Amino acid sequence: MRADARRNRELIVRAATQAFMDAGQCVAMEDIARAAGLGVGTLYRHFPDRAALLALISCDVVSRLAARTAEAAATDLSRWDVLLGYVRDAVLEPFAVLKSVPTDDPAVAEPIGRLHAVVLDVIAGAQAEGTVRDDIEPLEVLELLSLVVCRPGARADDALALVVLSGLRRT
Amino acid sequence: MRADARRNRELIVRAATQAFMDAGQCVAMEDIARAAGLGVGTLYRHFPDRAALLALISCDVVSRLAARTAEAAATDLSRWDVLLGYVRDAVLEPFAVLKSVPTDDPAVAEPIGRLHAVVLDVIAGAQAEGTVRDDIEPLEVLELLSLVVCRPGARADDALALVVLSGLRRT
Amino acid sequence: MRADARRNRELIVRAATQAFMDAGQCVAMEDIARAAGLGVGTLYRHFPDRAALLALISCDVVSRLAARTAEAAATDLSRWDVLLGYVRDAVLEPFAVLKSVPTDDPAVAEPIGRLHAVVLDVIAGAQAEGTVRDDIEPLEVLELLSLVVCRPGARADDALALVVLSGLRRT
Amino acid sequence: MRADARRNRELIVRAATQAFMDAGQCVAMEDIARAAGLGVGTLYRHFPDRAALLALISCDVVSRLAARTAEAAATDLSRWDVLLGYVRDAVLEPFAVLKSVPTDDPAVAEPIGRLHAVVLDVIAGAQAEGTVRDDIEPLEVLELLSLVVCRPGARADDALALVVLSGLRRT
DNA sequence: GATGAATGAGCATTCATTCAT
DNA sequence: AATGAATGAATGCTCATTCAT
Repeated sequence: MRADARRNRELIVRAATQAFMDAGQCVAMEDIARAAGLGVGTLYRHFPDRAALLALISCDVVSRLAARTAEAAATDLSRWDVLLGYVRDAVLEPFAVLKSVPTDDPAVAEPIGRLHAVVLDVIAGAQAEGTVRDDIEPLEVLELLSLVVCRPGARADDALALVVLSGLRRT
Repeated sequence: MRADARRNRELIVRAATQAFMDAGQCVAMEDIARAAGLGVGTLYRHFPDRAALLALISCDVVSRLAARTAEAAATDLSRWDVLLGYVRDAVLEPFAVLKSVPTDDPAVAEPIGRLHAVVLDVIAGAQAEGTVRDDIEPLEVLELLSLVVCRPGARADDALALVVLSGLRRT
Repeated sequence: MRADARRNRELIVRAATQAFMDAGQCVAMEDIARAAGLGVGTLYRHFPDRAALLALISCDVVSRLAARTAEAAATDLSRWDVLLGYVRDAVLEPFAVLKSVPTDDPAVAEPIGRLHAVVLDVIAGAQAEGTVRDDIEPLEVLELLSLVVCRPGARADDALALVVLSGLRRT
Repeated sequence: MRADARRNRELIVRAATQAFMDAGQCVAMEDIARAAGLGVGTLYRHFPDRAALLALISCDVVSRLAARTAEAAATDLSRWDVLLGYVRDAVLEPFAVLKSVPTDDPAVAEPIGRLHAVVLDVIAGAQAEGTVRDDIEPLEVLELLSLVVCRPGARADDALALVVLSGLRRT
């Protein structure tokens, strides 16, 4: 791929991510193109249609996070610390796009499945080591963390995150 | 208003609420009408345009909840119990519509402001009576409860709600 | 169907037939709508897309002709005269549309099959009664007549038709 | 012109001819380029635009045929045999492209005029020598032969051609 | 000279809204 | 008052053509 094409693709992804978060699934493709400083044609050369664009972005976000979490999970850190790391990483991602994501597209479902698997494993480990309450299912913990992490404007150390984490912690 | 007109209005509101929750802000007006078993013309007779429909629904949801919460707040129940009641009432409302709501419309902002005022007051009271942690701002508590309460499929006694509430409780 | 809707549908079919013949499969839908004196939206209310419009028109043309030919075939006219009648009828139809027709659409293939069946039968009958040369296959006769009949500007008694018919006649 | 440029030009003409016959005037330029195994840029270096490409192809086809027919007409063969030769040559050409040709382009009209002149002359000669019926105009004979010759899949000795030729022959 | 990326005008289609029935 | 047909502006997407690599 030519250098300029790669750069444009990157511009599109960035602009689209922002646009989907700001304006939801309905943003006009032309608005995305304009925000990227490119013509619609260029957008469509890179992504055959809106669904493909959304899918790529979602995969990107989720895969990045899955990789980072898997990496942390491979260390000998306490599972609790790995979980904190997950929250810290997740909050940095434009996670809000996922609200409008077509999870029935297998190309999207796969990395999501991967991420969930890793995180659930970490949660179970934390329950085993005694740092996370074990009176709730790992899946419910995951859901709760998802809420925390997908808020627009979330930070890993804001009061809301702290309350939830302290609510999860085994006392 | 004739009886059948009132009934139709009700059908529209119900169908629209569902549709907005299922398919987001982009649902076609015609889809809403069809779901209500009516023609588009009828829909437009009741609501001048899409914004009016969305606004009405949002106001409905929020006002109902604000009224109920204000009522509970007027009793001598502990503020903690009033807060629990708020959560219980809120999860019953189709709160997810609010995601796609135009909060810049004053007709919508007003009841939302009213609801927030009541709930913030209850939270502050709970902190004063010593049942809610006072190391976080009432506004942050409100935000957290909103997350819990707006999830699609939320229940007041599911694990997720319990964790959050236990995280809020002063120990 | 409302009276005006029926009238509009008719206007569309007429305009589209003409447009497809004049400008081929590529005519802009908007041009068709304008030619019919209607908005594009109306066109799309009646036909979900360009293919549906083309299909309907083709079916119309072919079915009309198939019916007329079948009717003539049911009389005790000589098969030769039935064949002449077919040419006379066919030449009146806007047959040129068929050039750009999606024959893989079963809804279109069916009436075409029906027409072919009738005409082939008439041809075989004419060969049996000794009025059409039997040193060529009925299918080839059909093809030849199709060429004659689909010319833009064809008439049943122009020199071209006469030559072909005299070439077919058993001497 | 460099050898590879000449080769590419040839590839384009071949691919375009095929493409126009298969898919009509609407084929995308990019499809033609791909079919030729080249980039669009290369196509446009050889032909300034779609019209130029179509025109060139048409001229090619027609000129080739006009030359060959003129050559045969210059011999002392009977005019009937020259006419047969014309049919034999014509069916070998990708004549179907002509359906989508812009005959208002003088560069295209010229060779067509030339071809017609030659063929009309041969036809008139055949009528004079008594081998072609003279109860029809030469122009009508030409039209009829064009139909025969432009069919996709035409052969000079298929039943259809034979019928028409026998219909033309003076008995 | 070849390539394929970029561009934007153009066409297909949808949908909010109006209006005749 | 209800209906659904009509409208055309808005949006998705394509494709002829240009141009940087």
